[in-house]
Amino acid sequence: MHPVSFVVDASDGTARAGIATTSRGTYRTPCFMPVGTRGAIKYLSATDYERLGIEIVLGNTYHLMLRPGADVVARLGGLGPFSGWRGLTLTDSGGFQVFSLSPTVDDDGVTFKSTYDGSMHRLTPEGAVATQELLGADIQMALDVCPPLPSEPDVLRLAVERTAGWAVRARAAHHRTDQSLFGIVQGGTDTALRAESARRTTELEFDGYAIGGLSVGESRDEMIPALAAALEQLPPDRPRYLMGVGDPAGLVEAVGLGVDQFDCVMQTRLGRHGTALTSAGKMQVKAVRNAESDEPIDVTCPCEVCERHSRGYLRHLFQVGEPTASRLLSVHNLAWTLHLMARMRVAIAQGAFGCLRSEVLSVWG
RNA sequence: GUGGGCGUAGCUCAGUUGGUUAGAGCAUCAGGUUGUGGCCCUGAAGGCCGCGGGUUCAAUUCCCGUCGCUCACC
Repeated sequence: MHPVSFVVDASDGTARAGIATTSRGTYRTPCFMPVGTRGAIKYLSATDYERLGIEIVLGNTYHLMLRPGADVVARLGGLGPFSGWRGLTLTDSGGFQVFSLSPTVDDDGVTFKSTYDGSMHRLTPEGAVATQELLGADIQMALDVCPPLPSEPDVLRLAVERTAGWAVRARAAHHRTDQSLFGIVQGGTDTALRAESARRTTELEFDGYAIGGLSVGESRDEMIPALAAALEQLPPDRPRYLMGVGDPAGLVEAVGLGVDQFDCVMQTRLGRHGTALTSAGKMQVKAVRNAESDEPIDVTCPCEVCERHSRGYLRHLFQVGEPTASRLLSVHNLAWTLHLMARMRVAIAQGAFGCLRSEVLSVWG
């Protein structure tokens, strides 16, 4: 019995909609998971998560093990209770920091220099599992090697080999039965390598499967075939998670290929710095043309920010550096994306996904 | 009133021993941002160098006048 059960309720071509059930609750797919790296979605509170209808939030092992420490989080009840969040949680393993922080990587693990105080820290596949068991999220991720793109073939091959070897060790080290463990597929933009990595990961019978190492420098035209090659090898009865992708075009393309869940920092990062996602594309809220606008950010958006606040007000807040500006636009961008996911679920159920996909790509493609 | 200092981009200021299209930071505007190091990167626009006159081949620069701001003294 897998800690995560997954039921596909509807499909439209290769796109699918369903419900994943963990020991503590469910999430509907296709699902967008906002990123709360250090135990908080930046500028938001747990009550905000609830109002937004968020079902699962991502936290980061690397950051939480350094501050406040996984043992502290464990003593305070685990990531969910620690952060006052009653919904579901997933912890990333630290594999992405292999990409973003360029630590020393060897066959046995990764050595990081802390970005907080310069101290040295070691993360192995077993250590990542143990740390994530302490953090206590509903889903934990196996430690992987995420190389940048483009990378030389030997670099991609080595990343796949290490990720595969670490997956075996993570699987063996994982003991908590109330917590799921997802394996991660690597392979860059090489379709054959992607397929191989997916097959080798699948053999280990993880609770779910992630596709990592994409949206790290390649174009969407390079990403799609690599993604498709991996997805073809994955079992249909397990959740499929495309890591780090959250641009609207990427979301609809990936859902169309059969991806079930996503995380992305884009929504909150863009929001913090003044860019809104709208049905007409990206909007620079700070632009002078918004100075005297009484319009909402997006007339089609049902969120509390669009219901209440004008572009002129939001622009003003950004102009004077009020933190509320970042908060409100983060709320909007998350609500807008969650609404898009909900529309995709409905469209799949109605057999109209192709129509929605075309509509989104006409703006965001 | 007398004497000194300062007037250069929206703001704060460099610069010029007189010599190509006068610079920076911030701000503005336009892009970028994808398992977050509380950001960062790229580009653009923007100047009668206070105003008037003089000297000079050439003045933002030197001289005279004038206006404004400022400090000190009376």
